[in-house]
Amino acid sequence: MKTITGREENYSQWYLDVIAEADLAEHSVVRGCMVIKPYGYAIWEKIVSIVDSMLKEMGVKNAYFPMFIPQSFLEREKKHVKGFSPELAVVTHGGGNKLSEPLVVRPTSETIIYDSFSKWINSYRDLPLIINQWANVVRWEMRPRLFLRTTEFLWQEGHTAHASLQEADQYSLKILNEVYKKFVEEYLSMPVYTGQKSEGEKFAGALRTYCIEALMQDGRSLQAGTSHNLSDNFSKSFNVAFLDEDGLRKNVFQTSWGVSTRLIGGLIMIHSDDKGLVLPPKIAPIQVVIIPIRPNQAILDAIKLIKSDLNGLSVEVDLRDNLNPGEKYYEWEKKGVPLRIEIGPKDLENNKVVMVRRDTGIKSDCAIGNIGQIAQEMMESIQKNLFLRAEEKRNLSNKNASSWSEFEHGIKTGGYVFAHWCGEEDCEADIKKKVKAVSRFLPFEAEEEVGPHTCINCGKEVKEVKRWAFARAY
RNA sequence: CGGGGUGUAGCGUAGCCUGGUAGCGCGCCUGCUUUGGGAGCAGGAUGUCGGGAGUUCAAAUCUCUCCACCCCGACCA
Repeated sequence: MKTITGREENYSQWYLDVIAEADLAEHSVVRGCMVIKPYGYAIWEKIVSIVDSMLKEMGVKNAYFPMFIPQSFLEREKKHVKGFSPELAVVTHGGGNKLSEPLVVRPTSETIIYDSFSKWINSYRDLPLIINQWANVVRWEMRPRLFLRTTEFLWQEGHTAHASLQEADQYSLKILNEVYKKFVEEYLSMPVYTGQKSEGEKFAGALRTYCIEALMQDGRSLQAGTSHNLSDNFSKSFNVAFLDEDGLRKNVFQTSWGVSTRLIGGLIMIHSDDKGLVLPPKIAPIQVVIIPIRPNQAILDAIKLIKSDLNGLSVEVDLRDNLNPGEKYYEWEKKGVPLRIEIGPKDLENNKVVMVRRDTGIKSDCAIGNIGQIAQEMMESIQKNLFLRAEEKRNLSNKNASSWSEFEHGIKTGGYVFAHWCGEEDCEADIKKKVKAVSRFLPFEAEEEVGPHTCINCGKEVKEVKRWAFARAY
């Protein structure tokens, strides 16, 4: 499986040591799947617990649905099945017998969840219905890429039903802004743009797809989360309807939204350096590592004291005696631990320790009595610095293009290129062929520019007053 | 599915052209010494050379065949 890179293309894949394994045996059946190692999984657990509590604050309820979906379910929504059929894993036998109808391993759960919704919803009093599930899904991709596009991946998928299209639209935007954008920026220190996908890039079966999109260090864009306004496309096919106040039977309007283990890939790619992972403190499974040098009883006692002073932070003390301090430094740097505290006999004499920040590598002395407070300040500072660093890097590579040559040059040098565009699928396919880039989103934040404008590629007149963002993508 | 490449110890590889006891580095195990940025010495374990068939006194090496994986394109959270 193709792996992902930190700062440089083809950089040695240190993160495989600590986070995941990519190639499983010689069984083609599991090609494209990954093993997430304990340290990598600890990062995922952090993501899960934070996102889950943010969703619950918004009134979302968790539930669970089967991983097997009757093939006929998918076929009920034409665009949906067309979008997903090339990447389905299908089960044809069970218990030694051929099944009367093949079962699809869920690539996403709209169909099987909405089958339940049709039974659960009768009245306008049952709305809105807001359900989330944490699950694994399977998409038989041709070119898997570690974390970014594995055959099996973990995610949450939220599904809602509303009485009106407007309410559904607002809800999908609310999830995008108040959960996804907020989580990714505040916890992963990953600056994102929010926007709307083009017709060619939207979810199969959606009216509109909204997204958060982040720029990685190699100048490629990563779709970090999506939220779809499904309108009544699925509710018509699955007969999800309610009796309204006015006594009329109406179809519900729906949304679905998800973030996946892809976030771990984004986290790795946006912050890592040549030494390894760099984790924002709020997501790091271990926030502080204490490395004693020539440990004696006095040092061990001091560490006990320091540890209690660091309450609230997750601290690891590395007491292994078969490794040199230098080896330990490299190992914890590779794991991205935000703060390292070194304490040896010379330090103890002076009643201080040495503190080393993972993000900048800067070393500083700290009096033993101040460690608790200084460490807290450093956590905040690292969290913020990582965000600002990534944001600055992204903004510096942003470009506007008003001619094809500017556009082409902009795409080749990496980062987002903002340009006026007709929005048509054929034109997008043409652009992709020429420069290997597609539209990423129509930014919510962008300025409106009074027209008329012409399409950057085909030259047609463009009604849209905002520029689309283009970039090479994962 | 099209184009290119590779399979030798847990990982990375040499040997293949020109057939003759399968080598090296990392890692692993044991012991001692080390410890302020990837430790040193000594000893040790680990191989159906991707599978099958053929040529030969003899095959990792030559021939045929099957298989697997990687890279580049069409798919995509």
